[in-house]
Amino acid sequence: MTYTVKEFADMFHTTEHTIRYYTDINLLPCKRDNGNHRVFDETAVNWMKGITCLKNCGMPVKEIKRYCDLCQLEESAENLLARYHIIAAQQKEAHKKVAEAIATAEYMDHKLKHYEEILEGRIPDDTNPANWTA
Amino acid sequence: MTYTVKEFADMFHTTEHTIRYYTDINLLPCKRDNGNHRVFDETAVNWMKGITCLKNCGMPVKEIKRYCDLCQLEESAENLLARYHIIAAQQKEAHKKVAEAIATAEYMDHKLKHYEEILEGRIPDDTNPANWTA
DNA sequence: GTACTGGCTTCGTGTAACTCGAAGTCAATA
DNA sequence: TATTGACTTCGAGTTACACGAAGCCAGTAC
Repeated sequence: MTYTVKEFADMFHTTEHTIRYYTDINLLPCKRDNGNHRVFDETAVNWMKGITCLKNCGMPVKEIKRYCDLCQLEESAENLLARYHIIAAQQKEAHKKVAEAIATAEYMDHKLKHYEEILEGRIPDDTNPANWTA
Repeated sequence: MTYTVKEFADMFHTTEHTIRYYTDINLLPCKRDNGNHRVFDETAVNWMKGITCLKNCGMPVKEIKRYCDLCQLEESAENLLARYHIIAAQQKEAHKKVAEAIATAEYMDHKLKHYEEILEGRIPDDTNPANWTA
């Protein structure tokens, strides 16, 4: 199974521009067909899954690239440890993001309820955020 | 209680640069002391809490500003509804982010465990992401 | 008094990660 | 043959800061 730029972009809820950008900086591997069009296979899908997760951890693209480059170098103890430390750090970040996301969602739930109460006329409109409940 | 730029930035785990930027674009209210230094009070803290949450929802700064501007306009039914729709949309986004964050954290947990097994010598090092378990 | 330090100020440029649009190629259909 | 549509490259634009230079000003050190 192979995919075009558009199919691949849709699969990861991103844009063709971004996918081209990733292939241009050699972050994402892609072959070309006889018409010079980018072709993505399952290997590219797996790379992209990893890249997406690292990006969600808040890792800059340059560092993701550094990690991917390490993955493609010859294996060695130092290399393995370096990759392990990167992943361990990002795993921590991932959990921080979960906590942050939950806190944000709770705030938004609260705020939405507040608006619904105003709309139901149960409390007056209060635009002053100094009175927003944290 | 009032805060300096640095204290305020620390409180929200951001930088002085960012706080100055926000005040410069009139997103965040601040007074000045007699030395022309920015001074932040509890009102600013509450604004910043809201701004931070909306940012975490993925809302661009320009739209956050538009929302904040609405909050400071004279009250009206349309204004209220406009604000309600913005918050409702962002609340949805917030919950999407939670799901995404959890999925990312699970992937990272899995990946970290994989590395630990390699380090324990139970499975061989496998740098090829085509073999990464999704 | 003056020198120095620390923390702020403005202003202008730099950076990351896209984002967009123009202009061209190429295969397939009308 | 022409046009359509999906791709291509390339260069400029955008967002949201990040950084550094240069200046101001209050407080202490001598």
